[in-house]
Amino acid sequence: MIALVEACPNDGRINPCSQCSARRLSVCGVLADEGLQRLSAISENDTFDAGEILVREGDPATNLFNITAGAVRVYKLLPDGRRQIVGFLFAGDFLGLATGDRYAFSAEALSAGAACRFHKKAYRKLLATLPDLETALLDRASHELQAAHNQMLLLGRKTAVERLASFLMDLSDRDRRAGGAGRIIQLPMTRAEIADYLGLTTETVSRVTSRLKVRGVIRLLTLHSLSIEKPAELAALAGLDAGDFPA
Amino acid sequence: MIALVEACPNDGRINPCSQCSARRLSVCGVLADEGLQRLSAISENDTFDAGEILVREGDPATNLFNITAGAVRVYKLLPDGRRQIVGFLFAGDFLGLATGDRYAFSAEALSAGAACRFHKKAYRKLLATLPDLETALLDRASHELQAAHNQMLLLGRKTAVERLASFLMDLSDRDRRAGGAGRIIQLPMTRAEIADYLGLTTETVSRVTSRLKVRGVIRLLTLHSLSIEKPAELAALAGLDAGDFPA
DNA sequence: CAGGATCGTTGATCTGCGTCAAGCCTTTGA
DNA sequence: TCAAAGGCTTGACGCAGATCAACGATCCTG
Repeated sequence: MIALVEACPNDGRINPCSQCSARRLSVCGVLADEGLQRLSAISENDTFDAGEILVREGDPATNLFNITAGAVRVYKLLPDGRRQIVGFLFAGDFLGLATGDRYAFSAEALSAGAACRFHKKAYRKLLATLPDLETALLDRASHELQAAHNQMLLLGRKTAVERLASFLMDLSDRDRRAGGAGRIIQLPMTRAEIADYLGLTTETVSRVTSRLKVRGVIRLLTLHSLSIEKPAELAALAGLDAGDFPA
Repeated sequence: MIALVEACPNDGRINPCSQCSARRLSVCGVLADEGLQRLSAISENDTFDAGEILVREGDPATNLFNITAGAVRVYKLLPDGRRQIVGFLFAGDFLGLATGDRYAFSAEALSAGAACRFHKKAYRKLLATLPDLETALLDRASHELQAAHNQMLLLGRKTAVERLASFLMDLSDRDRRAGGAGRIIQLPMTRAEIADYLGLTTETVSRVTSRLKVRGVIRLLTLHSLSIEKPAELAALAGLDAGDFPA
C-alpha cells in the first residue's frame, strides 16, 4: 500500500516552492521570493517509491537532493557486504553535501516520498549568487558534522543499550523539532536497518528492544511505532551514565 | 623538549598571513591579498604547548581556530570517562566548524604548535563579505563530513586490524597530500589516543601493531614513527576485503 | 645520570555481542 | 482467503576484543 505523494506539495501554480510543506525545514527556507524562484527554476521535482535508489556509491556525483517527503537511508558498503548506514533523511534534509566528484555513499528510499533534484553544477553556480543559501548550507553542514561526531561517540564507545536508547532519543528530538510531543516514535525502517545504523545485528536490536519493553521504558504500538513511557530513564540510558540496566 | 614555534610563521612585516606556511593547506588559501588582509585583521596568533586545552566541551563557542603548526586531538567524553576522539588536526585544519552556541567537543594540543584564533562573531561577519572564503569553508565541511562517514563505517563495521590499517592508510594519504611519499608515517599521538580514535583499547592497538610488524607489513622506526613496507597489503587490510589476516 | 612516572607490550582470562538456528508474526499478492 | 516470503523474536553457543595483570621501555626532571 504505497501512498503516492505529490512531488513537492504545492498548489501547482506560479512558484512550486512557495507552498512547499518541506520549505520551513529545508535550507531553501532562508530564501525570499526572488531567490526561491531562481532555485525552483533549476530544480526537478521527483517522486520515489520505497526501495528506489537515489544515489549509488561510486557513481559520478551529478545531482543534489532536497528531500521533501518520505524517508531515505544513506549508507556505505564494504566489499564483502557489511553495511554501515550513516544517516536517515526525512523531509527537509539535504542529500549530497559530503560529495566530491563521485558519490561516497548510496541513498535508497525507505518509504515512498519526494525530493527536489538539482544538477550539482547549476546548484553551485546559483549558490555563488545566493549568499544566504550558501550560509544556510554551511550551517546545515556544521550541524551534520556535529551529528556525525555524536554518532562516532555512539559507535566507538557506547554499549548496545546506550546505542538504542540514544537512537530513540534522537528520533524523539526530531519529532519534537517537527512540532510533535516526542512521545510517539515512528520507525519507518526495519530492525536490520536500525542495526546497520547502530553498528549492531538485528538480533541484538531485537533483544535490547525487548528488554526496554519489559522494563517499561518503551511500549510497542506496532512493529514500527512505539511510545516512550519513561523519557527520563531512556535519556539516562542514552549515555548520561552506564550500568543502569541490569541484564 | 618542547620546540617553540612562531605563532604564524612569516617574515614579521606587513601582512602576517602572506608568508604563512600553513596558508596553502588552509581555507584562507583561497583569499587574495585584500581578503587576507581583512582576515588577518580579526585574527589572533596563538602558540600552544603540548597538552594545552584549546576548547572545552560545553563552554560557550566563542572562538574558531585555524591550526598552523603542530597537532591537536578533538574528542568527546561520556560522563563515566569513556572517550571518543573524533579527529586529529594538523597544520591547515580548521577547528570549530561543527559548532552551535556551545562547543560539542574538546580540543587539546598533542604537541606544541600554533593557531590563528578568531572571534566567531567577527568571523561570521567577515564571511558574509568574503564569498570565496565561505565557499572554501563549505567545501571543507563537506570533506570533513565525508571523512566522518568513513569513520562511521570504520567504527560500526570494521575489525580491529581493518581499523588500524585504515588509520595508517589515512596518515599515509595525508603525508602524500602534504608532499611526502606516504611511506614514512609519524604518529604524534599515544597508543591510548589511537585506541580512542579507533574505538579500541590500547592493548588491542598494541597487539595488532605487533601482528602487522611480524607480518612485515610495517616496520617500527621509533615508537612514534614507522615505515610502510607493504603498501598494497596494508591497503587490502584497510577494508578491501576481510579475512586476509590469520591470527 | 638516577629514579619515578608514564607509556607500551604481552599473556591469561572474561564477556558482550555476534553467529547459528528455529519458530512466529506480518505483509502481500494472486 | 490463503500461502509464501520476508521480517521479527528468542535461545544456545562461540569468539573478537575487553579486562586484568605483570613487566619492560622510554621519557621527563632534578
